[in-house]
Amino acid sequence: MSSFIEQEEQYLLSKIKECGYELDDVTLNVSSRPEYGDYQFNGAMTMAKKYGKNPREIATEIVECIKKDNKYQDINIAGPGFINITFSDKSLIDHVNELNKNINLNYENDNPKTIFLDYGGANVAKALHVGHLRSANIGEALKRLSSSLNNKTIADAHLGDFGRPIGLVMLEIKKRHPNLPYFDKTFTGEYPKTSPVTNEDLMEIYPYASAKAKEDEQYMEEARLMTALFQDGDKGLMALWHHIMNVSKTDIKRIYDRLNTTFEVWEGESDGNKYIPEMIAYLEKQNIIKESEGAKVIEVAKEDDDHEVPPLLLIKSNGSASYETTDLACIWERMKKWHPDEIWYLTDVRQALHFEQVFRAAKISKIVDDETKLLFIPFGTMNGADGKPFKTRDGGVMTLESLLDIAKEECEHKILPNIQGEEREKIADIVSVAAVKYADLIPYRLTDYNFDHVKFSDLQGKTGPYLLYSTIRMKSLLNKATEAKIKFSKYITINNKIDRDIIICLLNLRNVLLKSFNSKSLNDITEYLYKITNLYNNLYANNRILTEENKDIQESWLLLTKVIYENNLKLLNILGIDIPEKM
RNA sequence: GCGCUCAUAGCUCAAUUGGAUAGAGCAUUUGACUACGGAUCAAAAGGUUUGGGGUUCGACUCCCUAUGGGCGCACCA
Repeated sequence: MSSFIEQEEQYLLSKIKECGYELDDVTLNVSSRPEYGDYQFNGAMTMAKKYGKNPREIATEIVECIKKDNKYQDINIAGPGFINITFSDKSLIDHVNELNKNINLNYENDNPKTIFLDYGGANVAKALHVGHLRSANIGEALKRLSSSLNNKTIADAHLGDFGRPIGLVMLEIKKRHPNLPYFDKTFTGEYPKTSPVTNEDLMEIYPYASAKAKEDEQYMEEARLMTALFQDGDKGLMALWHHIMNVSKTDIKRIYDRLNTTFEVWEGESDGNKYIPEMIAYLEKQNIIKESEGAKVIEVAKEDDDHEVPPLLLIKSNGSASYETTDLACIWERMKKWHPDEIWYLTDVRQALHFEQVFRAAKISKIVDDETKLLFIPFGTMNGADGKPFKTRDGGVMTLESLLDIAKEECEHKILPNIQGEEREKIADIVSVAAVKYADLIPYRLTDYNFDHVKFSDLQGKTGPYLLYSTIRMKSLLNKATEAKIKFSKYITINNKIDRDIIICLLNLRNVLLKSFNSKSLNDITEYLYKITNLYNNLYANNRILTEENKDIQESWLLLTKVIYENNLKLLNILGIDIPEKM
């Protein structure tokens, strides 16, 4: 059983073939001119080009053929060859009843894939900052969308748990506590069970060490040595590393939890790094490694490139692995461990060239076979309300947590006054996360946008809180109806134009989901949620459902409310937005 | 220097497989209603889609060009 629109598209396709035309598929879109019909088909114009015929002529043939079936309330041709279809009320009513029976009707998928997603990238020993917001929101929503469409999904937090930052932190810990056993090469006893540093310590140590290394060459050199020692697997440093990891991971997880962001796998760069020797040996066999300026590289440029793609730096001239190599090794590991059909990377658009190099190297070396898709899914930058990079008042980097706190405070004083204490806290959390997430997902993925917590937290307008409020109100209405023992098990009659518009909008869900999935951007879904909620609020505001005397109309309205309510819950869930009982 | 990317209403954003009259929200102006959660609903006004050229039945969308933003160009991750 496929969705309503897909059935109609199949029907149309068969009719077009009956008329003697070849076509791969048919797409029906919501009409941009509702006065002509509910949905429109634009294919006659494209077919005209292919067959060298007048588009109106083709459209007429098709429409004449369809008219014989007497299926639609109306079908007509307008302009150069737009075919407009108006569905019969009966078919719309049937569809609402189908949806009521199975709210998942629009989520079917004949070709499920295993998709591995990388949208974490949190750095150990560093606080999550505003730059991590978008990858978390978009990545989580894409994962939920993919699995709603019955794909198998695996998300990896992909922690930045390797490289110089860790070396810097270790060096600074050593400077402050030189007597700790981790730094004593002669130490043979058991290392302490508890961490020598707290997360608060780490939050202060890394920025300090990082700044110091920039101006103090001596310090930087020590950090390099420390990094090398640690990456070579020094026993004491590994013990210290585990402490740092545990402390830091706990805190990172706490913030991700707050954002409803979940990972099936908590691996990191270090996990991929284990495979580097094995991978290098493989690459050497492939005979694709070249020497260049004392380093080892893989050429990834192609003859027909329209822009320059520099070689991938595999081994630095000092013998250590580069960032590219780590990512390549992670792909190596993921292919072996998870056998994904697709791997998706969500990062800031600035890393475009880096991933182009890595993906090319993965394909050239056959680490990834031809069938497996490597997808770079970049996103635009979030700036402050003034359009400039988002900073704290004193010019520092804003942490993700403080950003959430700002939004929470804004939302908190809009919650009903009779809700108090712990419950109020909890609801403020849910509402503010809804505000932040919804706002983050409204713009097209690649658009840079401005974060304005006052605007996003507003209860009026296209905001998360508006959607939550409206959806809670639907539930409240349904509860009242149930208490009053009013039944609503069937959709019976379309009462007015608003009801009809709502159903037409419901029909479009399948297209919206697929469009969003294909473009890897959630803006179609956020837009759709606002649209249908707003349409419903129109119905709500203009009618008294609970006191309606015509029982058929009342039951139809209540059932429609239920379908929209359930639909909204599902879509909000895909966006990673929770909904409270009240607010 | 080379390359990528963006420019749409006063503001923030849609329209991204080329489709009919470029849509929303906010702000502004006006209206509805003792109201099932008014924390609502509706209407009006607001546009030379940065400028210029091209491609075609049709261009915000594709191509060229100018201007102005953002970003990237191997041994940081």
